[in-house]
Amino acid sequence: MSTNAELATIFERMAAMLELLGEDRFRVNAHARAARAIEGLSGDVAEIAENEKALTSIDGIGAKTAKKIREYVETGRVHEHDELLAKVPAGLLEVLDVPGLGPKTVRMMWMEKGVESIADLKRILDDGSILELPRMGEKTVQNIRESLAFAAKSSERIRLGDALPIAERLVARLEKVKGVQRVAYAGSLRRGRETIGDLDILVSAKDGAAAREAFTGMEGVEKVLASGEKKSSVRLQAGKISVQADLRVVDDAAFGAALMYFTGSKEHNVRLRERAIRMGMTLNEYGLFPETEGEKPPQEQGVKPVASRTEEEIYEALGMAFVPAELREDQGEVSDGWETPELVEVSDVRAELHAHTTASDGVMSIVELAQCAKARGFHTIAVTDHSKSSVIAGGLDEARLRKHIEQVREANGRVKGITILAGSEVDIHADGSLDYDDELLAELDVVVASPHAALRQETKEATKRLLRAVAHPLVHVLGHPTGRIINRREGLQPDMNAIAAAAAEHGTALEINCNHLRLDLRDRDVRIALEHGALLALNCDVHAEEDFDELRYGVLTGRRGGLTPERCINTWGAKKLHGWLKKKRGG
DNA sequence: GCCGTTTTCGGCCCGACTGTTTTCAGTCG
Ligand SMILES: Nc1nc2c(ncn2[C@H]2C[C@H](O)[C@@H](COP(=O)(O)OP(=O)(O)OP(=O)(O)O)O2)c(=O)[nH]1
Ligand SMILES: [Mg+2]
Ligand SMILES: [Mg+2]
Ligand SMILES: [Zn+2]
Repeated sequence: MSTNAELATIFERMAAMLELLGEDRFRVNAHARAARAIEGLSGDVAEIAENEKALTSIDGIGAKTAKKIREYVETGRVHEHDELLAKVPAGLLEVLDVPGLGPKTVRMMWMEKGVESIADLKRILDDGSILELPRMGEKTVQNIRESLAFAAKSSERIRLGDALPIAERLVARLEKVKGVQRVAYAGSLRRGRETIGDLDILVSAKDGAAAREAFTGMEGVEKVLASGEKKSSVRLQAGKISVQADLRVVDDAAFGAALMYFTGSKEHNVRLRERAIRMGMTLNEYGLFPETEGEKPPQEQGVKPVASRTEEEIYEALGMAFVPAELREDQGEVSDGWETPELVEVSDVRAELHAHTTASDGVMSIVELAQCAKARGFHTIAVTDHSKSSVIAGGLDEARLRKHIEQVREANGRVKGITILAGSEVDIHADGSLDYDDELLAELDVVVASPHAALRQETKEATKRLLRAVAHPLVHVLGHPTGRIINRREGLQPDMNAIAAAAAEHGTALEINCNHLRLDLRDRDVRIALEHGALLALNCDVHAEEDFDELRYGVLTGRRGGLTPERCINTWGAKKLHGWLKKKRGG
């Protein structure tokens, strides 16, 4: 784990433990915010900590937190964290993770019943002594039982690529309900996070009850977790995937405000609401309102909102530039002077530079592949089958590759309206050397170099390995740089700042592999790459026709990292792209 | 613990649903 991740975890845990000790909730929040701030840094916190002012200039990090960070960098410990660990039983944090159990209840169980772990919780459930606690009745006990049983089964976040199609089906379903006006998915899904915790769906309707009934009665609903006039939650089974879905129902006039609220992130919302307060207004999911007297919230006082119909109006009324959903992560976008970047879009992409054919592990011929790419309006498709050491994937030895190159040239002559490039996805060996010699690589129009094996290397080794590939004069693109598989394999954890700097120096593009299992580079690494001035490649790693549709996941990832079309080689026109490729061929 | 379009002290986002309560605390979004 990186120092950043370690420190973020420490502050996160400190927040939880302070909460269990009954500490002031604003102090608790401050620790949680510090954790987020550290987590969001693109640079190494240990390096930043060398500069006295640099740490405290980060929003959410003050003098006290900075001191703790420096203590950790110097000694490997945060003594206040150690002190908390001595006070709060480790197992209690797991009890806090049980849905429905919050800090107040868990603290009560701990103090009154000596609960220090999930096992202890089960004990007081079984012997009935849990009922002796205040505000604890039969229903609550039953809910805790069910939460425990369900949490044991699964609590993993769902991959974006698995969640988005399910959400789209839900949206289509709800759009058909009578009285429903507009439907949109929101939450982390709309922000394009690589994994999502639940499906958040917003509906505007003349008849809210109909929307609610349709939602809770939908096919696949296993359990209705809550259902009121304005929001409902269910647990859904969709194929093998079990996921929570939240529905929010609002008046159509408040759709923009509600979409803004429900898209989040939570931290972005809080920053916006604080900004509204400073400007003498109130922001909630019903709109941006002028300051009002009275106890009741403005929407219940019949106060006319300053803005509520669209997100654009609300950002404008807050004196801000519009923030694309992917950037609503409280990473500085709510500050004065922030400007909307022109982020890359799916329709900008006009070339695929990473695709396999039946020569290795693809299912299409060269011509079929080219026709698919052409149908998508691409001007260029690169055929990049696997290299010889990728045995399971049917990698090509030198002789087969030479023949394959000839076949690509021949197909390129035959298929009009698209350029078919001869390439390879050449394996990067554990030591950073490539799977073909330079003479052969020089014959290829495009070389994507990717790691496939030895993905558990230490950071130092992994960095050295990838740096060697990036600096190779014949390599155009570093493919799926870490080799991670979301929720399954961590992959390499190289020093991304070093890789990005080298990529910029050598004019090598870093791939965002769009496959939803990979999304590699990930969002944060895209940002690091751009900060160093590197180019990015949005590649679908096509094996079959439907893989072209993975593009949107990569685009979302790129957008989260701030990717603009200029920095993404797949958006360039044919001439510019081909010229760039030839620069590494002495042209 | 952090921070400043009115503040270097005194605020800190705001609302829906549930279960247990007899008026609202707790949890979650
Ligand atoms: N203002 C405000 N909005 C919140 C709060 N919690 C959640 N929201 C909003 C923003 C979230 O993006 C949105 C959906 O909540 P979720 O818990 O589903 O979070 P989100 O989808 O961002 O992440 P997830 O992947 O589901 O864990 O609701 C909160 O405490 N305050
Ligand atoms: Mg969500
Ligand atoms: Mg949710
Ligand atoms: Zn590939």
